[in-house]
Amino acid sequence: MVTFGTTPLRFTPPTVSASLERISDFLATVPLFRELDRTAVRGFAELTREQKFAKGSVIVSEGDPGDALFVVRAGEVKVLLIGEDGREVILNVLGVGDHFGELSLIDGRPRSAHVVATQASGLLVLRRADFRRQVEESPAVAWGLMVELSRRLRQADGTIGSLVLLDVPGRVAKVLLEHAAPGQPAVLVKHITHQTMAQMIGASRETVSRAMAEFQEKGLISVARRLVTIVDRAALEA
Amino acid sequence: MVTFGTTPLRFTPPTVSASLERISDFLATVPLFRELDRTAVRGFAELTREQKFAKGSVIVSEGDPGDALFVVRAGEVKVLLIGEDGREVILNVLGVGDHFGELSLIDGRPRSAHVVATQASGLLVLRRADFRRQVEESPAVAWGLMVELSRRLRQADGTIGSLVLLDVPGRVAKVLLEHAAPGQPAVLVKHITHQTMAQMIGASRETVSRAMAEFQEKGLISVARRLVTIVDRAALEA
DNA sequence: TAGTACGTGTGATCCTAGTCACGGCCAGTT
DNA sequence: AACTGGCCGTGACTAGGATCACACGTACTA
Repeated sequence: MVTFGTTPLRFTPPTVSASLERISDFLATVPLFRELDRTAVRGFAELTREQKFAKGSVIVSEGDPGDALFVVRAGEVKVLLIGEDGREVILNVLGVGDHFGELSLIDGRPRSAHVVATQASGLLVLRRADFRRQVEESPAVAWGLMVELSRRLRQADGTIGSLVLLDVPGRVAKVLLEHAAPGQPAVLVKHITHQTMAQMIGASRETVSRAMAEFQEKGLISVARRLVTIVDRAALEA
Repeated sequence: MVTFGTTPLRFTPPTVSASLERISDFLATVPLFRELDRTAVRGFAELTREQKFAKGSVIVSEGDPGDALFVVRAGEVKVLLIGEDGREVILNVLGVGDHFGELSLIDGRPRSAHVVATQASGLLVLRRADFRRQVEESPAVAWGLMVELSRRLRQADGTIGSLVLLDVPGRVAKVLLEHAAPGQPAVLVKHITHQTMAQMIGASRETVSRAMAEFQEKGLISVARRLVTIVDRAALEA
């Protein structure tokens, strides 16, 4: 520990305050809280505690009563449903800055899906009572939350449309385009396994493999060392 | 017109005020506004104008800029997407008391789907500026809106799950159960054509027909004069 | 550098559900 | 009562994609 100058230091538990500062800084980057001023963000940061999850661990389970909102601070999680037969549908993959769990918090109903850590992750946890009070006190957060719910609803409706209207190659193309960096040729922002893609679009791993192979043959994409590059964006869209 | 007693009547434009009263009464029954007190509801009612749509007419089109919220006061509308090839997916069927169009109003993005009147309908229209102001002034409406968006998001995720995890008979069963009155035997609250069902679950009209025939053979449902009755709820769920 | 686990490529086969093609059945209309 | 248009039932055929089976590649880990 280091002390500066000659001013006597007031007592401030160093680790907590430092961590609070870090958390505030982090929360300020999350879209939900972006509109808030410094002190309001700090208000949320104070209500928060961090929790670690190992890769593969279950964070919430469908049907559980839920009274917490989670913000991903590090790592990655997947939101998924599991069918009678054990097959999984991945509704969403969330990374740093994303949040989940607000539905149960808003309507008080049980959790609508499972959430599992796909990597070792650190999550900020915010409990119900605190959350609702804070939301009602800051219309900016309320509006931000509505914007976020709207975004997800649009996305979900789009997914429904794809599932019904597109064949598997079409859905694969859509996922690729959604994960591509802007520009052309564009690289995928991160690697997605065929298995994961399959679970996102409701197809089998093999069929996804074949679709990808077909795209390569046609020169629409190229794959080098697991890294996918979009070569012909327009053709993929068709 | 009738006058009561001897008290001189203050001037109140009769038709407008009467209609405003009717609209307030109606809005008070809509979940979104249910939490509000009388005068707040009236505030919303004043911002409203009613618009009639003939059966089959298009109310909003996907991609349009949208700056209005609609509340169904009479009739019925369907929310749908249309694929490249003209095939339709029905995302939702809305009746009296339901509302739509809030997404564009919240996030300012284009309309996410088409909305078409399936019956002659009367809709209350609320324009953006008015709406946002009113929402920010009444946290109850903001919260109600979030609850409604949550409900839809759960529903949409459930639909995605069904599309991926269930076969066509399974999805047909799910729609039947969702539209059944409580109790057993239970009658469907309204008739849905096979064609409509097919578009709701992403299947062909013929396959829906066959699934329904199969359910009848197995004694799970019975159909008399187009009226469907759920005979064996438990079996239908499996 | 071998070992091991996970991801991928590809063929063969089967089956669910889409498509096409009709014929029959209500229900409202004139 | 005949007409007409919207629903519904069903057979025959086809195809997209699931499943099964297995070999190969790639990438950590010891």
